[in-house]
Amino acid sequence: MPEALAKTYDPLGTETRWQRAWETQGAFHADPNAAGEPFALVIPPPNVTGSLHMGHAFNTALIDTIVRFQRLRGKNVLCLPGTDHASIAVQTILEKQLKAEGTSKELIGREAFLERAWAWKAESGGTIVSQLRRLGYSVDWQRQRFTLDAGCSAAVVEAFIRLHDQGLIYRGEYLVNWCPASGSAVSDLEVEMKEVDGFLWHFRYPLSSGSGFLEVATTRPETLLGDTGVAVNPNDSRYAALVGKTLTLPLVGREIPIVADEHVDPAFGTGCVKVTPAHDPNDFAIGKRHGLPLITVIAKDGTMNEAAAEFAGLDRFVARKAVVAEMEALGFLVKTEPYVHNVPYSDRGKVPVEPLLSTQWFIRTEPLAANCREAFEKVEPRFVPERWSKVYLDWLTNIRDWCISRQLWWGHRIPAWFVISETAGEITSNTPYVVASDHAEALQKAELQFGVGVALEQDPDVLDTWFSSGLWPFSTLGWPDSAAADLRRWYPTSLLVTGFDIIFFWVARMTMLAGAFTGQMPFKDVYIHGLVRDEQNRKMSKSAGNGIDPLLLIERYGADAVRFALVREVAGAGQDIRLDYNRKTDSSATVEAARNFANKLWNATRFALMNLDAETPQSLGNPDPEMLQQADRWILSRLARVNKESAEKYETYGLGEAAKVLYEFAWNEVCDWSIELLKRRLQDPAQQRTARQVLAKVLTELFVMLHPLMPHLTEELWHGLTGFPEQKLLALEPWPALDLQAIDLELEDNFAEMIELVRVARNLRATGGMKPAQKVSRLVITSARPELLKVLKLAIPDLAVLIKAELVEISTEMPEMPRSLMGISGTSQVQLQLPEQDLDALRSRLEKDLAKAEKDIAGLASRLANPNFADKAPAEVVFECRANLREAEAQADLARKRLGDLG
RNA sequence: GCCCGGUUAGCUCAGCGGUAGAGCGCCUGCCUUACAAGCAGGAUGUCGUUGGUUCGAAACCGACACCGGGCACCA
Repeated sequence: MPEALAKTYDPLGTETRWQRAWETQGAFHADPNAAGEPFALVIPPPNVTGSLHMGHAFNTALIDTIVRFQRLRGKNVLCLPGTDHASIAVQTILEKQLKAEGTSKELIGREAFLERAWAWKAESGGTIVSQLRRLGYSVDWQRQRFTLDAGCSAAVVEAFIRLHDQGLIYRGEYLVNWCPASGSAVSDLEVEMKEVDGFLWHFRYPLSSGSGFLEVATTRPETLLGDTGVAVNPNDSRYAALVGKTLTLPLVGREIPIVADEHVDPAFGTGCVKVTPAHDPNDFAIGKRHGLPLITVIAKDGTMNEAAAEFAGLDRFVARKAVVAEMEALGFLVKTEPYVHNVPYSDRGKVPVEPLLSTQWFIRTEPLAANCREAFEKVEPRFVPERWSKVYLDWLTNIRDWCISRQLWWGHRIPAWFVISETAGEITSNTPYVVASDHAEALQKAELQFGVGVALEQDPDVLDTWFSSGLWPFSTLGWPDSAAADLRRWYPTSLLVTGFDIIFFWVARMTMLAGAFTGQMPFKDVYIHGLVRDEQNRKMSKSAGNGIDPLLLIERYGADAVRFALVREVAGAGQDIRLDYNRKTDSSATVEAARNFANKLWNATRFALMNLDAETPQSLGNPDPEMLQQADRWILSRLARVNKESAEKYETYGLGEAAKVLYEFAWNEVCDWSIELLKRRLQDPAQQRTARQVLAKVLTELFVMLHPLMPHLTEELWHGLTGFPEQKLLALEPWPALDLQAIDLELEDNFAEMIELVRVARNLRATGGMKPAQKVSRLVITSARPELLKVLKLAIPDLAVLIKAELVEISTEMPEMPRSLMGISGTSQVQLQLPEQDLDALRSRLEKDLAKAEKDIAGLASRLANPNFADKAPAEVVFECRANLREAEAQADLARKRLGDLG
């Protein structure tokens, strides 16, 4: 903390200074041999191409808050960072670059391409990591991992081999989601259905017998060329006689059978469906049931292939128009109707996916999902909020096999070698292969099986990035080496924190693979959070152009303010959060409020330093219980309760509530009341020491409790107060001991009432038109409650200051002060003598009180008038209601009497 | 079609059975020696609609409406 204290907190220098201190000291480097209960969390690895967006900032803020809390609680914490290699995204960027240079990956070759990829990763791959540092992430940077690093890659190979040996990975020719833009298969999850305005074309297919036509409808006329049948519902009497007959496919001339299949809805359209098994998943199923041939007419680049005859070479969408035109010309087009339907799009490529027959590698997911479902019965992992567990379970229950091969170069190359000597040097869907960890081992295996002299070629494809991400919680801890120290100490991990949007992509894949390889669920808890939305409730994303750059906000308000704002917004369970942002002024009211809070704490500390006179919390020590004043006992009671409450909230992922509890305590109790009440005593030599001790204790402990939310600021202020060297870190301090003895709920109640009375008195001053500096000549508070009277009497000197009164009296009897202002709070009355009399103010005040009292009386009386209420409501509720009614009546009487006195 | 959320003050959201809360914004007055990024005071709501349960509903149950999301998908 600088010597000359600025009036406002400047976060920028402070934050980077502490980030450097934490890192150079290796403060968050985890030691498997250290003491403490283990607490481990692996961060969701951001995409290596990425740069920080609000989603990352949000996820980071939540994780770091929890992790720092657990560290303060004495856990042996491992928080492990890293990035993933993002096959498709990176490859897309690189291919774009190559294209701009007039070349291509094929021209430069695989080796050169990968060199470029690594060079590119080295250059831009660190961006997001440095941005995460700027948030103050307390991760173990020494353990930073990358999905393509040696350890993770070895884990991938091992995982593939084991799954394959267990028969859980297979290779085969199936209809897959083909993305023509990236030239690769993608998984079901990478396909997004989009509503599209299209057409439904009705065509006539002539019966081979020449005795008429069947009418079919399609949204994809170009697939007509690959039709191998037409299906009708078996119970559809209209077509029953035709089943088994054949049609002559227009444009192609192929004879195709009419088959009966349950899938067909007789009520939709004409009840006849053209079947293109090689280009539609439903048709594929129908074709399989009826033994229809598969004819592929679209190539991998999205153009029509040679089987499309005259249409060969045309793009599939150009061919669509050409087919329609041709059909129309030949008189086969019945009609064209506008039609809104869902089209599968590739998430990455942003183009319609082409269902394509292709030989790929798959994971047989059902046995893996079964493990997860079994664990689910035992609430492993536990989802917070619980409702997401249903989403997770539903997916695992209706799971489909996972296509894991990608026709890309950047990624984990599939550890399978084809014995090409067995298939004339070609790789076909029937080429035998061996799975091995390297070429030498593959050769050994192959020679054993096929004899010496075999020719091998490794599968050119790579694995889905999520395959390696799925191993993340254990591959990063040393798996498959089961003796690895990190794995033994920290696996299974304690917690996963991620967004609901990747429950299937990532969470479920991790649980499936962990179940298979470690026999355990990879984490005990899964804390699912929402997405960050903009002020119009749109999901923030780069492509939508509505993202807010967290770094801009950090520069403007500080990382702590951004973190605090994000966490504070998250009180609702797993709900999306909305972050306001004014694009014109580049400002956010939410973050600004958090920045103001930081400044408030800064100034409270400034005040303390001005009054501690070079003393520190350590030199002052704990206050002598005998010396404590009631205001001290009050704030220490509050401190103890906030200690308990905030810890409970942090512990149960109620982070937004923890933030609110601490915010309100710090601002509304410590700053507004405790510090105000300490001011007088800090000047009084007899009470100074105790006052200093209380102030130092409250602030020091508050900073520890707030540290998970605002790590830099609290580190700075804590050092400012304690004077500890930079080598001693708040981040590694223990959470303050909970002093249950300090809790005094009765005092808290009475104190709260006293505060309320001060408010009433101040309100009277204001309604009486008093100037801020003017003093009240006489203030009388009357109450019938002895405990409250005791508290008030002890507080007379404070009340005089807080209300600016010359004379304060506390009494059980109401004195005659007919021309005074009177206010009521609970069972107490406040009377205040103004220096000058303002009868109008007096009257309007009394009228207001009377109206309020009468309203209360009406409500309470009607409740009590209901005989069922007294019978059925709990006794204490009825009792309270009666007491309130009596009070309200007394108040009304009093107000009426006073009004009468005024005339 | 199936499944989840949400609907409370101008805005963002707490509250989840005992007579409506916070922050921001707004109004009034204050540069009161920690803080104008502040202090003091104030105004503001048929708690989406509609039935029901209950002595009592913003809260529990049922319908409906609207907003958001996920899954599946019929050519």
